[in-house]
Amino acid sequence: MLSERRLEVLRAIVQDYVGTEEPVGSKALTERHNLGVSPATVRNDMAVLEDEGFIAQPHTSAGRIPTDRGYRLFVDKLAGVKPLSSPERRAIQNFLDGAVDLDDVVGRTVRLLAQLTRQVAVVQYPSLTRSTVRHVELLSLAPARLMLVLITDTGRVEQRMIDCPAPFGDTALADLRARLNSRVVGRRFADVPQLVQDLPESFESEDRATVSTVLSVLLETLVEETEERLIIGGTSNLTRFGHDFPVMIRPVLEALEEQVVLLKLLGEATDSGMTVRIGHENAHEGLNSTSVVAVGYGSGDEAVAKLGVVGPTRMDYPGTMGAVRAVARYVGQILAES
Amino acid sequence: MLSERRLEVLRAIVQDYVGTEEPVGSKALTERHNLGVSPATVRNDMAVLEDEGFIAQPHTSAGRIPTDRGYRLFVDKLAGVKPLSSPERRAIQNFLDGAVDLDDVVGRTVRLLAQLTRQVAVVQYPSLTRSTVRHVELLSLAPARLMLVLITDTGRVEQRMIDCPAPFGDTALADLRARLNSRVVGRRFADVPQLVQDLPESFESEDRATVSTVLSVLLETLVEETEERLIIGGTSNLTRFGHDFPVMIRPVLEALEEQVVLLKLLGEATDSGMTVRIGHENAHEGLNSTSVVAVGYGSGDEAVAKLGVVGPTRMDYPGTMGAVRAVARYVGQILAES
DNA sequence: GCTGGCACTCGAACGGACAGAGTGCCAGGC
DNA sequence: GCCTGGCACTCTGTCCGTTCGAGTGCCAGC
Repeated sequence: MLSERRLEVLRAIVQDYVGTEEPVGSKALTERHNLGVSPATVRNDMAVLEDEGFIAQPHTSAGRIPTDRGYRLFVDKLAGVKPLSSPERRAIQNFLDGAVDLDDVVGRTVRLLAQLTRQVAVVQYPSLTRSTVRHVELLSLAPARLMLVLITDTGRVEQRMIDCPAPFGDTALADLRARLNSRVVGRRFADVPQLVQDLPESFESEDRATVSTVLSVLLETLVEETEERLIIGGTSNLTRFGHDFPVMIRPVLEALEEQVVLLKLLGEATDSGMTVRIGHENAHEGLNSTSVVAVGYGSGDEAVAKLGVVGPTRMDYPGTMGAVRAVARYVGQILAES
Repeated sequence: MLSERRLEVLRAIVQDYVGTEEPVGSKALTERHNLGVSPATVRNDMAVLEDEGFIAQPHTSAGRIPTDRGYRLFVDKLAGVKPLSSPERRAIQNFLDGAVDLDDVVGRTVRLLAQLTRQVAVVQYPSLTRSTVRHVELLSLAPARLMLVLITDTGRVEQRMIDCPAPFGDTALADLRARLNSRVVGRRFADVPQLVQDLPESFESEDRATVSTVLSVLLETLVEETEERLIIGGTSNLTRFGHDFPVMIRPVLEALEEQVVLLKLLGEATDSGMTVRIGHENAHEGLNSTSVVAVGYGSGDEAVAKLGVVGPTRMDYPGTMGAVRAVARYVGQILAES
């Protein structure tokens, strides 16, 4: 185990490097931090830290920079989560309170997060599978053409066109609409399939095929939309990446364009609490030089989706974590209210 | 007026520069193009073209690069629109045909366009103001709480919550729904306000306030959503910007994040035909080193929205214009079918 | 176990020399 | 009048050697 002072040295290195973006040397360290020892001692400590893999030298006779492992230790043991200042909190609340619908909430959230952390923000739409049904609507657009509209408790709306195998009378339509709603409203999406299973049986034989079609489209919508949707923002913050940004930026932009990659990224985050993935801990290669800070949010006590930021491994972890946590909390409140 | 050969020289310069991304000199030009004259002659022509402002030298004794004005002349007079190859056309059709709903169409379009042009693609959602109403639905969520769902002919769905001033009976609701639909279905959004103006009068006095509320929310939705929505894709193609990309990329990313800027950008494009804005022709400063190729698309003969790409002024104009036009055409077809 | 001292290493910055690409201009030819 | 070959000139990019400074590792001494 590393001694107390060595950990202190590591913390100082991380802090300085995050601030200056330059390898930090022993002399500079003792000048800026009150370590109470001389540069030579710090050098010895650094040698140990390097042996253990927490810091590295870009080349001989340069200062040290933290490795992914170093950041990991820093995040786990040395750094707390920095709470936001109260003006910041107020600003968040004001900004989010102005939202008019779900799209707006998500849109504002992503902008807010990007601005607050000065990094790339990723916000996942509230998941359907964990949501409950607020309403199912069936509209007749043409004799054999229906539209299915699905409204969730988080305010999300999904719609699908349905081509019916046979014309479907208005009475039957009203009937189906009523029965469908009485069965599924207030229920979780995951429970819907078994709740509607026997519905076709109670209809006239001529309508059964149509009812089945409608149900299958409904179930399909649930499944398809489990491929969650998300939005990102603040990509211009990628230019803050540092001097080597031209080479790092391309794979990151590419990764950010693939929703699949991002969803996986957020998906990897544990359900409760905040997850920080540092550098190579990210499965996707393009993101090997980035860190991801993600957390779940939800209207109640349970998370319905996740949000987070992507930035250089050299980031202000306490501040970023604080911002992410605070934003998630407020978004949860907003969702609970609406 | 410039002689035929000088125009030919300009065309050659543009083509070479777009290909190599390096200033092109007189010798290289005569070697790669069959101009039928010697480098010395080309040099004289270049001097004239430079006087006229069509090309410029980054510094003495370097080759020439086209100016914005040079590209303008090239686009207007020297270049056609390059049609896509038939495999490309088939690929577009196949890719777009797989779309399941409007979101999917727009999403696929933006990816397709980005991939095809290897530039940043921008696609605007079909505008509400020019669309027609397919259906208006009113749902009762609670005694004094309604949900308004608006479905357009392009498949777009908007929903709003409505808090009623007084409880609203099911009969009145059905009545309002029926009357509303009989008046506005098939009509353009712009015409809706006057079509529903006198609706409250025909209701019982106790319901009038609620009806008015519903109508005002409906009209509000139309107005609010005139702030169009759009999505972008292919930002990783910005890395293709060239050697000076680190300095150019930030303002571009910033501009791309501001929907307002982008909407204005597309809005500036003329309604019919393709619009090309080159470098400083773009009002927004951050986009002074980019060109924008935009075109309207729609389900019928009239454009309901626009799409386009943003790339370096040094782009393959004929190819880009061809791709943009082709994609717009196919998207129009898809929308017309659905 | 800490400290000061010392030799060593390596990258960044600077400057001069050089090659190459490209130009402008001029005199001559069709 | 226009095109052409030739020539001198002017840049830039690059290579190379030097210097400077920051930072290290190690060692002997406290």
